[in-house]
Amino acid sequence: MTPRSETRDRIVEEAARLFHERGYSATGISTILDRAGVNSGSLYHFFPGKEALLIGVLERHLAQLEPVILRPAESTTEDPLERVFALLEGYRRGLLVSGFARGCPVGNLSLELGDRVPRVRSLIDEYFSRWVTRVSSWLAQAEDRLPVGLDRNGVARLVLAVMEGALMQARTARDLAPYDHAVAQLRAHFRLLEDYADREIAEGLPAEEAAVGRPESESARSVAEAEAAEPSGWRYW
Amino acid sequence: MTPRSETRDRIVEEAARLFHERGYSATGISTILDRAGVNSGSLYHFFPGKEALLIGVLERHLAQLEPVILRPAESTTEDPLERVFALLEGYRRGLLVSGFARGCPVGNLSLELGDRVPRVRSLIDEYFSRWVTRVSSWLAQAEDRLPVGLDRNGVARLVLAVMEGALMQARTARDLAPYDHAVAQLRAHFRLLEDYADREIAEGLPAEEAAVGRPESESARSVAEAEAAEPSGWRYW
Amino acid sequence: MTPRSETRDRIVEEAARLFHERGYSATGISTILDRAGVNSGSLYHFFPGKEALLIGVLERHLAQLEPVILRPAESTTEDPLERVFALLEGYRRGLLVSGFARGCPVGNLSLELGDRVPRVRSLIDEYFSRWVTRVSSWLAQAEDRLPVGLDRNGVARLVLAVMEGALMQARTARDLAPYDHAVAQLRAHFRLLEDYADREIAEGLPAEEAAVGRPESESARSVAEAEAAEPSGWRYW
Amino acid sequence: MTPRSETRDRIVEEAARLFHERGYSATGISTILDRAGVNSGSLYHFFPGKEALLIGVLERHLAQLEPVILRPAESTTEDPLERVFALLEGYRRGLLVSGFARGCPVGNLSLELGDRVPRVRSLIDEYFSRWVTRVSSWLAQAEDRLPVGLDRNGVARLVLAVMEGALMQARTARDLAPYDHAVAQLRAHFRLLEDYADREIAEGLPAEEAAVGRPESESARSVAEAEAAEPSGWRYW
DNA sequence: GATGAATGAGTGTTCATTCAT
DNA sequence: AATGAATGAACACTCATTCAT
Repeated sequence: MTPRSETRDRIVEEAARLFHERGYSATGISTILDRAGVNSGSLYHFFPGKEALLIGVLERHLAQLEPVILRPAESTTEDPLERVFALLEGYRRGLLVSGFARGCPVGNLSLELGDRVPRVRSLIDEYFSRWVTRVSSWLAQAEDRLPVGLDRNGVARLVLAVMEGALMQARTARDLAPYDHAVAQLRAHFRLLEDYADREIAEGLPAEEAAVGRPESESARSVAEAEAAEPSGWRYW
Repeated sequence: MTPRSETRDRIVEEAARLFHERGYSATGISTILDRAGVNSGSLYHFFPGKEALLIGVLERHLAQLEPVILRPAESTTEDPLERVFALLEGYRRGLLVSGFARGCPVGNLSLELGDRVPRVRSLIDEYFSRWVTRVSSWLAQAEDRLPVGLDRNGVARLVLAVMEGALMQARTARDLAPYDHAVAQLRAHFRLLEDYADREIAEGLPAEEAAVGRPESESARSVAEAEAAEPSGWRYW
Repeated sequence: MTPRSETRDRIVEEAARLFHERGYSATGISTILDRAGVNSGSLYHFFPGKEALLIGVLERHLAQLEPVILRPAESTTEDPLERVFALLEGYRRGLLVSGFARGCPVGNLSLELGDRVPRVRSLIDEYFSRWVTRVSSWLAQAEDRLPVGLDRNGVARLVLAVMEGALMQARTARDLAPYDHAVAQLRAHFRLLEDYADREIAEGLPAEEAAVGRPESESARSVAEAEAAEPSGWRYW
Repeated sequence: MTPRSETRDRIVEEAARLFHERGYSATGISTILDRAGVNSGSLYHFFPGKEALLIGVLERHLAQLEPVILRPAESTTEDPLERVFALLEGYRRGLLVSGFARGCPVGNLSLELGDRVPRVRSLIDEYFSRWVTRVSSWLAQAEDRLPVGLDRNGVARLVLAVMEGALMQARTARDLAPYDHAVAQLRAHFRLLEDYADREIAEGLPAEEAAVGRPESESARSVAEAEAAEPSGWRYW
């Protein structure tokens, strides 16, 4: 279905690197071509245009999510909660070895391209979804160490948010400290959740409060009506 | 120092909007000119080039941080911890009213421009620093409700990370749910911190563990040597 | 309304010459630019694109039709019918002096571009209409020498057709003979019409047959139904 | 001499269609390839280049002139003069069924390519010559109904000119009326010629005037000297 | 005879910028 | 301060063509 060739792979690989480091708009086709050692017509043999190349790049990121990002984190430790932090450590190292040039490639493209190209948006969305789903599955594996009824998907969304938002700060600061501090706070949160779960059992904390950290009401927060809504404050649990 | 004029302001304002929605590279000078109803010579009268205009835009964002972002959140409530969530609610509304087109203008530029232009990097860095400092000051106002020795700056970095990372997800998903879930988890974290502080007093929790959520050792994590370091795992507190 | 400048005029003039001699598609923007001694950006200051330049060229042809094509033919002679042949002589000379490179600029573009670009089509259509209208007005001036009820517009359409079709043949043959022969036959037709008119008066030729050379029935020849129609043959008058 | 194959035929056929509808320059090789369901290597197996393909297309038109254009007109009627109008009716129908997209394929190419490629020019010239020769032969068959000494070749050139020039007008107008009017005038001319022939016999019209509709003097009109010549006026017959 | 990847000059167009008025 | 014409390098992309398999 998707045509394969060594040339095509080289193009996608260089495009991925450049889109990551410089952004999509700031990367010229000719630069990609130079780096890949390919000449202009060849790119258009494989891709109808730059946008299609971007889609090829995102498909590559999607294909590499499992083997390059998730599995290595998983194989670092048996402890499912530690896998979360192994994952975050991986991004930290990426920042470090690239001299703060690379963060999360998909995160960067996400903000640059927003929701302008539907296929691009949906690929990024799927990337994030798979990432979150996997983190969520680790949380499920540690189910008995976490509060009953914990919004595991919400926690996974939080982890992704912290990773993306903390990488952004570290890159701008050219200093890992903001990343490390934010991740340390996330770890504190995990520890507090574990403590809470301990006391749930030991002290019989109320069951009905167990839906830890869910938004107040999803339906009440629909896009349509929320525009008029006042910031109503958020219940704790 | 900075020359003022109505024309200059119009240029900066339109550039800010366009850089936010489309990104810096993807925004052409001519588009800015059209929108501002100004012609090219005028722009170059005020700014030596596009990069200087970007700097003007970032200076504007910096100038507006206090009156447009922080003060409104602050005036929403007297409760300092609620101010954090009022701030996050502000960004949520921005996403909503723009149909997911706008998130945090500085966050977007941060990822796109990375650390390529020093002056740009330092302005973004200052923007984040001021944001974090203010949130940190709110935490200080709630000092007695939070754990002794809490890394308030780290918590503020976490809040900023969650905001940026959760906006990214919501924009990509074209759905506020990821944002709401991540923010709800952040609120859970705050509530757990408050609980911990309560029990610190009531139960005499150990003082030396009070440096809640700090990275193991900052100096040990310097850019230079960390490159070789193994992910050593993170202590909780 | 239409911006004017010497540069713009030079561009249009060179484009007109090149479109005429080589055709629209075969003429590269860069060739026009070279000839006009202008550089690429300048063209786009005046025209949004190549197609708009073509429209500018056609507007120029339209503006020149009267002073360059029609008036000179008219001032050659007082005899209205001779003006028709003076007009045809003008095209003949154009072919000759250009070594068969140029025929009718608008005719060439007409066939090349067909009806693909509406604005182009309508400008060409107007060009032909004005040409035909003027020739028709000369026929009206010679009203008493021509048959009563002559389809003057039809005769003018015939003259235009002969001019265009005969130029085509002469250009291909690199020989004026086909043009001269076709024009001589057209002159024969005119002489026969004058003879007929003479005899109409002298011999009282029937009035009701006077609608000389009209298509059988216009309504019967509408696009919709004609598709199915058999070649039914044409009545004479 | 010319290699034959089904693939080659498909290429030529699609190229013919596309050159006719879009023109030679505006038709890309890749479009032809797509339509013919063939890939680039195959085309270059049969033709050394695009120009050779054009020549193949013109050879095809030449080969089809007899069976597709002339013979059908001929078989419509026994009356030789009616055959002329049957021929013109054929082009009319082509315009109609294609929604004004197609006129005379060779006429279009003639104007676009002019006299730039010698082999192309000579093929088009031959196409026109054969067309004219055949029409001229029909006129010869009706010799006794036409004036003595009629320039039959000139009349045939006129017929071709009217066809090409009237198609051009109809296509531009997206209306058959200009074509119908011009053809009706041509029919009027034929009827007048027949009338003249009648009277030649009955009334003994002067023999020396019989060279109906010839250019004044062919030698005097040679390309070389004509450039300087004044429009000297044209004798009638 | 067919395939489709590769070539690189050329296309029309946009870019940020300059400058005379 | 403002105008808008001019500049020319760079952009994404298409072209006709070649060639190894």
